[in-house]
Amino acid sequence: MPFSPVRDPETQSLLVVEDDDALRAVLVEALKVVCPTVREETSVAGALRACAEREPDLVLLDLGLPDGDGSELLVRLRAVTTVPLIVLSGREGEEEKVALLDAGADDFLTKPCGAAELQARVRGQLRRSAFSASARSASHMTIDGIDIDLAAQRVTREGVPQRLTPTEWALLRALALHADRTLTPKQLWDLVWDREFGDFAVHVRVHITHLRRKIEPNPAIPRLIVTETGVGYRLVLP
Amino acid sequence: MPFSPVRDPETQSLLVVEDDDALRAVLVEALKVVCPTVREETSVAGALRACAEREPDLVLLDLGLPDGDGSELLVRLRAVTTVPLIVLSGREGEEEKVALLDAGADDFLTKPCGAAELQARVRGQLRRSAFSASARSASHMTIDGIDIDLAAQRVTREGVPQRLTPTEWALLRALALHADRTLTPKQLWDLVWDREFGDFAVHVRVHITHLRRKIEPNPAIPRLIVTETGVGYRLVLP
DNA sequence: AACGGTCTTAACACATCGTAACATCCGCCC
DNA sequence: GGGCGGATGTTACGATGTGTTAAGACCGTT
Repeated sequence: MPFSPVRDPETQSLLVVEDDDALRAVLVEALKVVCPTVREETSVAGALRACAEREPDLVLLDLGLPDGDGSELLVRLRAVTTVPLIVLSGREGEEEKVALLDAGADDFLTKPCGAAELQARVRGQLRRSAFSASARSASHMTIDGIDIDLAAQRVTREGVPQRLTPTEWALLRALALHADRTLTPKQLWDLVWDREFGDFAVHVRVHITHLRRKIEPNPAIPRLIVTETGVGYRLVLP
Repeated sequence: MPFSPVRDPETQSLLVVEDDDALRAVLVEALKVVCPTVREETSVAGALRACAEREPDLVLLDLGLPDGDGSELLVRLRAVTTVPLIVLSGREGEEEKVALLDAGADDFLTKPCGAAELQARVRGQLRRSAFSASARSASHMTIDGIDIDLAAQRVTREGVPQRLTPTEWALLRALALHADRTLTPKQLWDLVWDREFGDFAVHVRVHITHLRRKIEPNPAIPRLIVTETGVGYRLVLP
């Protein structure tokens, strides 16, 4: 079954996609500490097959595989699943980072990476994913005085109900369902608006302002919706 | 036979129409959680044949099939059956969405779709379809203090009988028989009025107002007949 | 013919959104 | 240090969609 949001660590499984045997062995060893069952694939085709067979709870993906561009796998994976996805790659600039985020990556690791950092990142993603899942089902979260009920479409600041327009609501929902993850303006545009073209940078900025005015304790100093300069926006987790 | 309202989950069957093998496998796996028997087709022709053979309880249809336009299948299916129909497609604009609704789609999913959302939508449609079926036979439903008796043409709000004009009644009936489904002004116009031409947008708006004034506990904050901005109106299910 | 009820249509009120314009902040280069 | 340019924040206005009200048209009944 491809989906079961909050799993017992015992039944969780991770998927490592890496063609270099030695490196893959190291990664798998490190990850077994976080989650006992780690599956391995060495190609784009294999990775897709493995995901179709049984969806893992997290994918660690090396860019630069033999049988295809890694970023292509990224896009194809994102077509069928919303599983947390950590990209492992060589050097990355800011623009590369944004491009990967836009393509659907959840986090990055640059080689060489210590086992401790790898484990921390994986745990972070699993925690985040569990939060999103519980947010979907419980449909209720409280962050810093702001109470968000996704199902009832209700938001209260310090107990005071706030009226959100449909667009504002969609924006908040997108941020909340990916809490603690930085979403680029392009991603927010795709999640909130249906249109293909338009100046998404402007739209997102304007509506972020509106949203902040309604839900931030002090809109001038955003604490809930922070901006990651050069990348995008993020809803902080307590 | 085009109608089989409420089936035991054991005897229900779903139909997936999708040509991409990998994606279809994922969809089928996800749907087996909701309903054990899932049939698969990869073409327009196959889908029509499968429906003629034995009508499924729900169809999940991908637009963009090899042997024909997906929206054409939509129209041809709707010519022979009222089965709940979920459309799977890429990103769609609001006007595309309205067009698909007008053509007979019941719901949408945009790729990528998480399995959880897919399952929720499918369950929602099955629930809805069961509700409509029972409403037809029992001809009696109670939603949020409003009691609607379709056969007797009687409506009471908080126990107080309400007088509805013929048009208002036809409008309420149309909404109730498609409870929880968003109907576009065009669809409501077709269901309620016989005329071919006219400014249906205005007519529907005015009569929705009248109807709300009579059956909503607080007409200013509609809870029964909600408007889906840019799309249409929907009678909510508790 | 008068009346009451219903529907149509127009007109206005209001919310939301897109867009442009301007303001502010910050790092970079001279 | 000062100026420059890009990125981000803010505000305001017009267009569009939706909600509401009221006046006249239409129709059947008495």
